[in-house]
Amino acid sequence: MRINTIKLKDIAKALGVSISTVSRALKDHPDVKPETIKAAKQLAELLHYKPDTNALSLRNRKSKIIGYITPEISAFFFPSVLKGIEEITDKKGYSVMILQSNESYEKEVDCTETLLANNVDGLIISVTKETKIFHHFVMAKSGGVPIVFIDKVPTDYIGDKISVDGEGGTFNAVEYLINKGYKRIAIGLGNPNISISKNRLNGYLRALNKYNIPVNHEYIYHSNSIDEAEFLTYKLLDLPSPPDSIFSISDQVVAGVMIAINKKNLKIPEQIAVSSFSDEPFCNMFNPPLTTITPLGYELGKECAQLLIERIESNEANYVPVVKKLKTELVIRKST
Amino acid sequence: MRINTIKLKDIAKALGVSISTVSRALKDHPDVKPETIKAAKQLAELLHYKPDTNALSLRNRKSKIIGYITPEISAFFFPSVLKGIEEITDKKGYSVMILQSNESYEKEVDCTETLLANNVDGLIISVTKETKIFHHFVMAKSGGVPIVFIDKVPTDYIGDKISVDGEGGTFNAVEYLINKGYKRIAIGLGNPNISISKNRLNGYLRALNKYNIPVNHEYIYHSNSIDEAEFLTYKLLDLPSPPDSIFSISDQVVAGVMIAINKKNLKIPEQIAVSSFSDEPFCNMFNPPLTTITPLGYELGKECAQLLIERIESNEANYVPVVKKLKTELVIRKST
DNA sequence: AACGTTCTCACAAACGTTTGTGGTTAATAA
DNA sequence: TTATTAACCACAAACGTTTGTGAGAACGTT
Repeated sequence: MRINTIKLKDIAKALGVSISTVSRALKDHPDVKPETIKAAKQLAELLHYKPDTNALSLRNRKSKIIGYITPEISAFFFPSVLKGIEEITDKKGYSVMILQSNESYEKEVDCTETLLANNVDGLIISVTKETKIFHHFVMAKSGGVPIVFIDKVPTDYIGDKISVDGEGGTFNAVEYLINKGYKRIAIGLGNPNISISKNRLNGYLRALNKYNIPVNHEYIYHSNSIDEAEFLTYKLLDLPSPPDSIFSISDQVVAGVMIAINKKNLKIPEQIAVSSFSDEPFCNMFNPPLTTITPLGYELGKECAQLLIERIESNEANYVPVVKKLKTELVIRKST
Repeated sequence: MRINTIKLKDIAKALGVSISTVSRALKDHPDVKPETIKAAKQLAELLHYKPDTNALSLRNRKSKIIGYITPEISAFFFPSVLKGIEEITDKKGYSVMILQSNESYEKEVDCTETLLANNVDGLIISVTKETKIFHHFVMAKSGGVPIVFIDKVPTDYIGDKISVDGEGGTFNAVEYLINKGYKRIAIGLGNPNISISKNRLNGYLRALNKYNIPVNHEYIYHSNSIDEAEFLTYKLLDLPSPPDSIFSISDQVVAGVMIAINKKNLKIPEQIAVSSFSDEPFCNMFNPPLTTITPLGYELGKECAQLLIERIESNEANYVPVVKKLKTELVIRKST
């Protein structure tokens, strides 16, 4: 196994010097004769020498690996976030290890421990809906492994958090619908306990409140899967006074909403308006294209990775946490 | 850094035995007294001991990490493939490291070297469009690191390859369109040089041939991005004799096609039929839902991971390569 | 009483690095 | 000539494991 990867020893033998000299040569150490340096570098280049990262990791106590724990590898938000992360980590010479918590607290703890055992230098985490105890985060942090929370950030834990300003974004979108003349605005949310849902609900309520529109609790619904969202949308549309517009906040939810509306053969936006807190490019693909809030997954991923690497590379343990909410923009398309 | 993770040494000290004894105790080695075994295990459990994977990796020459190189982290096929991979690797105790080659040959070589330096136990690779030289694969393989190619598999390199039966799938879909009465069937392909495009083109041609429908080369087009597909679709629709149906084979392409059709306000399937080699769940979300070929990303990911782990764990270097094309199924929806 | 077993454990080497320390050679200074 | 210094390098330890080897105790066997 791994027979013929080339090692410092090989270069040393070829050059007739010791391993340590080669090691120093490759780092331009002044103790090494210029010719030796040149020879070592040439040979290393020629043989495609790359230091064994495990050995480095053992020795230096840093792995150049970043762990990323996500509740789910989904087709929606996740890829753009990952792409953003990868872009930065690649540039800075880090690799990413992705683990899925499947929305389970236990699994999240387990993933954290696995990544710590892998000596990751830092963690990017989207927490599960269940996460209420933060012992695993404390462990990581006190072990010198910084964490940046992304998107689904824990409310009751102090730390670096980068998420999307769901409250403001929702407010803007709902306000826009109101100004367009829509009055019966439904909102489809995810799990009611997580901060994302709460924030967006607040934005929704604030907008209604500003324009003195009474809140109809039948218009507020929660779902965690495409199927559930589809089912609830049917119920919504069958109401005696159905909504004239639906604002659905998660990609999962909007998928279900669209399926239901399509099956019912309703015209958008004449019979019902749809808008979403959703991801490019698929919002563009609908007929008509959906009005959405700018997708921020990519930005989010980039910012997180950037911040995390800063945390890793400045060895300060007691930093002031960054809590940032990326501002969204409303992209108006034909669906409203 | 990584100050307080717990090590064999800590357990050994607490128990007043040597490190090696603890190591053996945790593996139920017969040389260790049952009480010592029990005590060691209890303490390990209590302290959440997990062996340092870097040390393990150094010592055992296996890392329990699988490298996955993809040309692009896209919102389409990629997430389902990854999900399939993760499901298997998680079950078998492996972690996944994902690197993006950005469709660049050089980057692919670089990714391969990086992963090898990380001592990955195996590789899952979707090759770039540029990949014509396979030295990096030979290196990996001769270093004892098995590779399973997925989806975009290299034609001229012998090895394990798992992909989708694009030829058969396309044939079935085109045949279905023909039987539905469509005569002017356009096909949107990706890069003409890669095997995926070639296979699917063959399926298309075979179907036309079977029903004696002449081939119109204006109906065959290639694109590599959503934007390009959109642009080419406009051109297609503006033809003197535009197609009455479009079969677009990649998710990227269908996205562009849909955008163009929507902007032109064409009715599906009355004015034009659309079908796709595409991924759940977004095909369901369109109005009307798209007829597609079953999405196989998830299956593909699972099969690959499974095969790769078999390769890793049976230490045979000279195995007979598996070349497998997953059969597709046509899912008929309202778009055709 | 001497010896062989068996049980239980400790020691040491190795995986591939980095880096502190110390040694050899040659050149320079006294 | 001898001492000092610089230049160049090798040795060894350490990171956390696993595992071959061998050692000491306890026991039974002759």
